[in-house]
Amino acid sequence: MKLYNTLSKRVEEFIPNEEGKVKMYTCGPTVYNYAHIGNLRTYIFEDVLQKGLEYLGYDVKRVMNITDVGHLTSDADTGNDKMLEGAKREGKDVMEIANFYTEEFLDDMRSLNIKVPEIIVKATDCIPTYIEMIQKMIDEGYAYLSNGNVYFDISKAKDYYKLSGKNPDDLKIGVRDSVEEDVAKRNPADFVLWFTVSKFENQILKWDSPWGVGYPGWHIECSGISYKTLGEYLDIHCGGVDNIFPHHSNEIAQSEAFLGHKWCNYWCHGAHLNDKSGKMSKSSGEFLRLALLEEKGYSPLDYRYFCLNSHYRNSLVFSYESLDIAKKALAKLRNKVMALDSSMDVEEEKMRPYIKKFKESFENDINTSMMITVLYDVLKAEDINDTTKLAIVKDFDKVLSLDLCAVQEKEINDSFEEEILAKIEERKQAKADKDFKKADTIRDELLSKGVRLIDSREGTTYELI
RNA sequence: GGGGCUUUAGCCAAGUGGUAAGGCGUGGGUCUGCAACACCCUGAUCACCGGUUCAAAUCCGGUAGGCCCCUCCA
Repeated sequence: MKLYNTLSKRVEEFIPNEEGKVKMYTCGPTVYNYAHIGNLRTYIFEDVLQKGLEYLGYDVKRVMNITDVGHLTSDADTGNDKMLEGAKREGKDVMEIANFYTEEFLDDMRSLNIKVPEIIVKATDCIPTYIEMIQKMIDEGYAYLSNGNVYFDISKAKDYYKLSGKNPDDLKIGVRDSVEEDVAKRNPADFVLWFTVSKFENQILKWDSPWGVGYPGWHIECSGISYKTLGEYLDIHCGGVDNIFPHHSNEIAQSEAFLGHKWCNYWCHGAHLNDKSGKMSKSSGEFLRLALLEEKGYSPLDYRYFCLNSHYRNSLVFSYESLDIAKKALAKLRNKVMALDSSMDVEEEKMRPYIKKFKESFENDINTSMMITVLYDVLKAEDINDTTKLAIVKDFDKVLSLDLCAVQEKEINDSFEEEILAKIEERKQAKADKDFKKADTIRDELLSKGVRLIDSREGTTYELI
C-alpha cells in the first residue's frame, strides 16, 4: 500500500505500527451548522481509505471527533466561539445546536454510504484528558500561563514547521485584516491550550481546571481524543488540506510534547472542492448542502460517484454540469449491473486478475478513478460470465459503496410480478391493435410504479428502477 | 510579501521516462409504432518556450493562466 504522506511530501509505502492493524484518526466537523458538500468530500475520501484498507485485510480502528466547544472564528481576541454564534443565530442553547447538527451530519454520512466510525467522541466528553495533558506540558516547560490563558510554546517543539513546510521567518502576522497579534504570547505562533479569560457573554460551556474556570482550545481536542481512544501511537491522521497549518502542526507539537516520542507516522490530506469562483464556503454564494442537491434531483450517491471519479489530492471544481455527468454515468453503470444474469456459476479463478488490478489501483495512493475504470473493464469483459461479473461488482462495491447491486437485490413479490406481466400482455395486445395511445399509457403507468419496460426483438421484459 | 499545488479532447478525468485509460456528451449506425434501455463505430502533436535523454504528458529551467495556504474553514 502506497500513500502520500504530507509529513515527507512523498508517496511512501504504508507500514502500520502493529502488523495487520491500523489506527486511524479523522478530524470531524464543528457542529455549529450543516456540512456543505465540500466538507463531505473529505469524509468520502476517508471512507474509501478505511474500506480499502479493510478490503486489503487490515483491521482498522477509526476515530472521529465532534467539535462542540472551543473552535473560534478567529484565534485573536476578536474571535468568537462558533458554537455560541450558532446558538445565538438560532436562539437555542449550545447543546441543542450541537445535538441537532451532529444528527444532521450523521444523516449526511449515512446517505453517502460512509461507514460511520465506530468511535465518535465529542470534544466536551474528554475535558479531564485535556487537563491532564496540559498540566504535564506546563510541568515540562512546553506550555506557560499568560494573561489568564495557557499557551503552547512552539519554540520548544521539535520540527514545528515540518508538516506545513513553512519557513517561520516568512509567516506574516496579521495577514488578514481581522487578526491582531496577541501580546500575551511569547511567540506569535503560540496557541491557546486552555482559555480562562472568557470573551463571551453567556459562556455556558466551561469547566473547572487548575488554571481557573474555562474551556479548552480547539487543537488540544484532537490530540486528547486520539490519545484517549487510540493510545500513544497513531498510524494515519486525516483531514482537509486547510488543517495542515496550524491545526495539525499544533496537534503534532502538543502530542509529541506530552508523549515524549513520535506520535503519528502518516498524514493524509484531502484537497478541497471548489466552485468556479474558488473555495467553497458556508457564508458566501449558494450554501451547497447535500439536501439541496437532493432537492434538485441528485442522489447523494451521484455526488459520491462524482468525488470518486477524481483523485483525493487534486482540487475539484463543482458544477451542476459535472454532477449531471456523474448522475448519468452512475445510472448507466447500475443499468449494466442490473442486466447481468445471476443464475450462472461463479468462476472464482476468473475474478482474480480484476480483483488484483482493483487492489493495485487502491494501493497506488487511492486511485479511485482507476478503481472505477477496472469496474468498467469487468462489465465489458468477454471472457467471464454474468454471474461472475456480478460477484466482482459486489466485491468492489464494498469499497466504492455506490449501491451498484441494489437493484439486483431488490425483491419483488409475486402478486406485483403477476400484475406487471398482465400489464405487459395487455400492452402487447394494444400494440397489435395499433392502439399506441393505450400502449403508452400502460408503459407510463408502470414507470410511475418504478417498473421500466424494455422492448426488444424477443418481446417485452421489465426492470425495476 | 512568503510558501505550495495545478494546466491532458466539448466537459470530468487517469497516466509513478518507452510512445495518450476510463466516463459523460456529440455525430453516425443496429433495434423500434414512438420512446427508453442496450450494443457498435466516432475524437488529443498532453498551456507555451527551452534543456537533459536513444526516448519526455512524465525529469529540469523559464513564461503565462487557474487555485490554495500563511492563526475561521474539510
